[in-house]
Amino acid sequence: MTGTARDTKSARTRRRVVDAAAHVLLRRGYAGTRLSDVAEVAQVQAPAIYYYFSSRDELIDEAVAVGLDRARTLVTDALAEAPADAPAIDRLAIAVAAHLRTLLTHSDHAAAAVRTVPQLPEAMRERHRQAQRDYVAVWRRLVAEVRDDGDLDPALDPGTALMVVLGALNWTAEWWDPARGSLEGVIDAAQRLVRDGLAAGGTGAR
Amino acid sequence: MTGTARDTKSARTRRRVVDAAAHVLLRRGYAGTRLSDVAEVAQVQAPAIYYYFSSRDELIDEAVAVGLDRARTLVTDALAEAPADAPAIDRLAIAVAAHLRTLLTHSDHAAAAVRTVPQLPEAMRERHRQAQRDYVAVWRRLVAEVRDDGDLDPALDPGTALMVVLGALNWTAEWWDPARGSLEGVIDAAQRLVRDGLAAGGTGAR
DNA sequence: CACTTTTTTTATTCTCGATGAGAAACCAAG
DNA sequence: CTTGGTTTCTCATCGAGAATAAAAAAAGTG
Repeated sequence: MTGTARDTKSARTRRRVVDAAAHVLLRRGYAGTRLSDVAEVAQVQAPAIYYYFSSRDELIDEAVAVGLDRARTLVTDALAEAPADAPAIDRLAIAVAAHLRTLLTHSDHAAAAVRTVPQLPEAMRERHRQAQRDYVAVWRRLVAEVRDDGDLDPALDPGTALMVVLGALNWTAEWWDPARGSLEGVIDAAQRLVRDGLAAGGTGAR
Repeated sequence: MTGTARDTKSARTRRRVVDAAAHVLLRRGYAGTRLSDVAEVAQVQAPAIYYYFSSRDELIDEAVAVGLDRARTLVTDALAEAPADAPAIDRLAIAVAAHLRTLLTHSDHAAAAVRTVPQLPEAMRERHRQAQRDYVAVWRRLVAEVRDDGDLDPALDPGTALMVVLGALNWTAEWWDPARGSLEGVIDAAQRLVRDGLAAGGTGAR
């Protein structure tokens, strides 16, 4: 049927449509995503979308799924390239960089997914809960390792701290402007904040 | 005319409408905010809104403006109550707590403003840019004072670090669930991350 | 009871998702 | 290079629901 969709053909159109959906989703939010806008970005007539998707929700659903998957994959890949015996805190810094790079330059999908999930109608959010959990699980594991290395302030609740950190990362999509500051600058600041913020640190005794 | 609106009267209805708008805005986003829903929450018939506002956008505009103003005011007030000679880093922690409290429990308006601004149509966002800057300015000043106290890691760009921190705070609105964790817990984690994250710290030398 | 302020009822207009009837593009033989 | 078939997409338009306008009814005030 639709199946594995070997690339060629105009199943590339399909991808254009999904990409466009992510693009609009990222800027307008769930309710603000109009098919007419998606069509315009995808260079397609609006009803053409219905050749590939049977409803607006189905399209958005797929865009989000792709985004969540991509976010997880890119971070996981970056971690896989790091020496496995590196200190957990360094691996966490690598994840921070990968997440930011993905969000800010690599993928509208990932950014759209991350930022839009909270606005989705309950039924749809439910459908992505597992993917979300999978992604967060990667981070959770990292934080747990940091703790086992003794590099996590014992006064911090790991779960809460993680969410606060992920928030800092996710929100960058709202304000970062490639024209006004380098991506590396943001990554550097985020890494420092995370490293020192999580650490029991010199101030630990305090 | 409308003017200063001495309280009493049923210009309290007006406030109910704005409150309702913030309530809906927070949960549904800009495009998802329907006047019928606002009306329902405000206990009013939908067209009644037009007695006070000449369009949907004007209503939303005001709700956002109130929210931005409230966010700034509540943080400023909290700072005003702190001893003026307290170390800047402590004053920053106070601001963190105030911001989180406002966002998460005190004000639908503030939360709606913070979460919705990015989705607003450009023209409207433009109109609030100044208010946003005013709010950020309060934080900028705080961070500058922290730096002057020598409590800011010199390797951190103050502007970038500030945005990363504000992101962490703002994103809490997306995930924090009163049922699943205490507000104090979030505040505590955020304060620790900010204190240690910004500090040159023992780890500064690396 | 006149007169203004506020709110509801009723009607109009607009936007947007969706659909169905085909046109264009590609393709496989004849 | 036709012919017929399949895939891919466009045009025209419908219909629901939402924003707004207009008119009428309540409520409030002197």
